Amino acid sequence: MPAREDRTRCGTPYDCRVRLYDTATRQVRDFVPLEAGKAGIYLCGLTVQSEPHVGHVRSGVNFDVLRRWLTVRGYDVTFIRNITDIDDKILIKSAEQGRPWYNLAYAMRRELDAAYDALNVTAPTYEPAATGHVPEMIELITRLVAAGHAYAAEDGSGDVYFDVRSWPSYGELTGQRIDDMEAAEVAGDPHSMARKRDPRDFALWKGWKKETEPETAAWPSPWGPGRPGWHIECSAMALKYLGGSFDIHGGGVDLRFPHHENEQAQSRAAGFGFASYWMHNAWITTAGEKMSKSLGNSLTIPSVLERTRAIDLRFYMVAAHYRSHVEFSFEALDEAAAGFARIEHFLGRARDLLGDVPLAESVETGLSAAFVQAMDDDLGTPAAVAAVYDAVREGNKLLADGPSDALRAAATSVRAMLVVLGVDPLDPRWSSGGSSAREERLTAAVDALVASLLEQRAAARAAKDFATADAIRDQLKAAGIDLEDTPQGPQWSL
RNA sequence: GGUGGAGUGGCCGAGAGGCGAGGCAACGGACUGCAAAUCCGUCUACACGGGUUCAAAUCCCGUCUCCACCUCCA
Repeated sequence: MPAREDRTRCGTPYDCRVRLYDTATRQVRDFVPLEAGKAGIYLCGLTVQSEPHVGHVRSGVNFDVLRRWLTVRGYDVTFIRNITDIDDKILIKSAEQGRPWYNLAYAMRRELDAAYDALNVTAPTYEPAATGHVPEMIELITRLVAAGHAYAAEDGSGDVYFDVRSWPSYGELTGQRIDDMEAAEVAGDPHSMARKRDPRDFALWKGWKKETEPETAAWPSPWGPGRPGWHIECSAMALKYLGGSFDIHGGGVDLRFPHHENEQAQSRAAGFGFASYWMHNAWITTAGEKMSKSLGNSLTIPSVLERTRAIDLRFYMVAAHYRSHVEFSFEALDEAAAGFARIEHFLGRARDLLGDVPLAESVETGLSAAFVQAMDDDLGTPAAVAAVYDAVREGNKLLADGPSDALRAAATSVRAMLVVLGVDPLDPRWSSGGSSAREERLTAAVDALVASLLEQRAAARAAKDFATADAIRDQLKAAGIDLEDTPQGPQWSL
C-alpha cells in the first residue's frame, strides 16, 4: 500500500470533510465544528443498575470509533460520557437486594468500566456522574422555572415539571407533534398525571417520597428534598463540560424520544444552543427482540467473553455499520472471528519476518484512500474493513518473498487501519492477562519443546519418512498447536 | 393513531440509478511430499406487484412482513 497514493483522494487530511448522519435533519451532513479543529461530543452513558450486556456496549464501541476517527482527522476531541447513578430502577433494585443504592450503582459502574476496558473503548475525557452534579441541575431547573418553561407541582409533592406547551418547537427533534403523541395517560403513572398541566410534561425534579425512598437519595432543593429527573442530568452535564453549544450528541436510537427530545427542549428553553448534530446507534438484538427485555443478563459482557476473545467481539461490532440493526448470534460472531483471524495471521507472519511492525508515524502514511473515504462517509466501517482486507491480500502476496519495504508498508498500513477501529492485534493490551514472568517462561518452555519436535519432523521429512513427519504434526495438533510450513520454515501457533 | 427504520446470494453484511463491497462457507486451480496458510478463479442476490428511465437492488405508487420509539430501555 504505497502511502503516496493514499493521499491523492483528499490532498491533505483535512480538506475532505467528515460527513455524519444527523438524526435531527435525517441526512448525511458535512461535519462543521463550532470551533475549527475541535470537536465536543456528549454520549449518553448508562444507568448503572445491572451488568452491562453486549447491546449496552455497542454504543460505547461505536462512539469510540467516531472519536478515534475525528482524532485521526485532526480534531481535538473532548468526549464526555455520563453515568446515571441515581434513578428509580437503581432504587428499586438496590432495595430488592438489600443494599444501599450507591453501593449497587458503584458496583455496576465498576463492571461497566471493566467491560469498556475489555473492549478497548478509550476512556472519555471526563465521565461525570449524575449524583456529582445535582447543584448544576438545580441551577438549570431554576432557570427554566424563571423563564416560565417549568413549574413546581401544586400538590406539595416537590415535583417540578417541564411545560411542553410553553415550548412551541417541542417535538422537533423527532418530527412529532404533541397532539399526535399517544395519550400519556395510557402509559403514565396516574399519580403524577394529576400534577401535570399536560400529560406530556416531564419531570425535572422528583420530590422525595419519604415512605418508600431512602433519605440518602434526596438532595435539598428550592422545591424541597428530592432528586433530579433523568433528562435534566444530561443537559446539565453537557452544559458544564462542553458549554451551552457543542458539536455532537450521541446515544442509542431508543433515546431519541423522549430523552433526547426533552434534553433539547429544556436546554434550548433555558437559552442554550445545545447539540449541532445528533447521532444514534442502532440496536443489537437477539431473535429480533431487545436484549434488555427478554434475555436479562444472559449476554453480559463477562459471560460472552468467557467463550469469545474481546478483540473478536469488538471486530464483530465494528464490522457492521453503527446505524444498522444487528441480530446478535454466536454463529455470526464466530464467523467474524474467523475473518479477523486472517488479518491477525497476516500481521503475525509479517512481524515474524520483519522483527517488528511499527505503528505509522502519521495518518497519511498508514491509511488507504479507500479506508479514509469509507470512514469520512458517516463512519463506513464495513467498507473500511473491506479496505483492510484489500491491504491484507496485497500483504499476503508479499509474504512469500521474505522481508521487504513493501511488506513493511503493507503491514504498517493494515495496523494503522486497525488502530482506528480499535482492533489492532499487535497492541499488547489484547494479550489476555498481560505477559507475566510466569507466562513468558511457559511460552519459552513450549517453544523449546516444539522446536525439538520440529527438528525431528524436519529430519523425517528430509529422509522422506512422511509417516513420521505427519505423526508429529498430528501429535502437535492434538495438543492444540497448529503447524504451517512457510518459505521461511515451519511456524507454530496455538 | 403518530414518528422513525428494515426486508440483499448457503450465512453474515455493505451499497443507494449504469461499472457485481467485503467476509464466512462451498467448489475448482496454483503452491505443498501431503496438509495448513496463501494466492487466482467459480457459484448462488436484491420481499412482492406495478410504474418512471436508454438503464432500477437503488427513484415513484401500491401490497405484504418485521423492528424501534410515543415519559423513566444503549
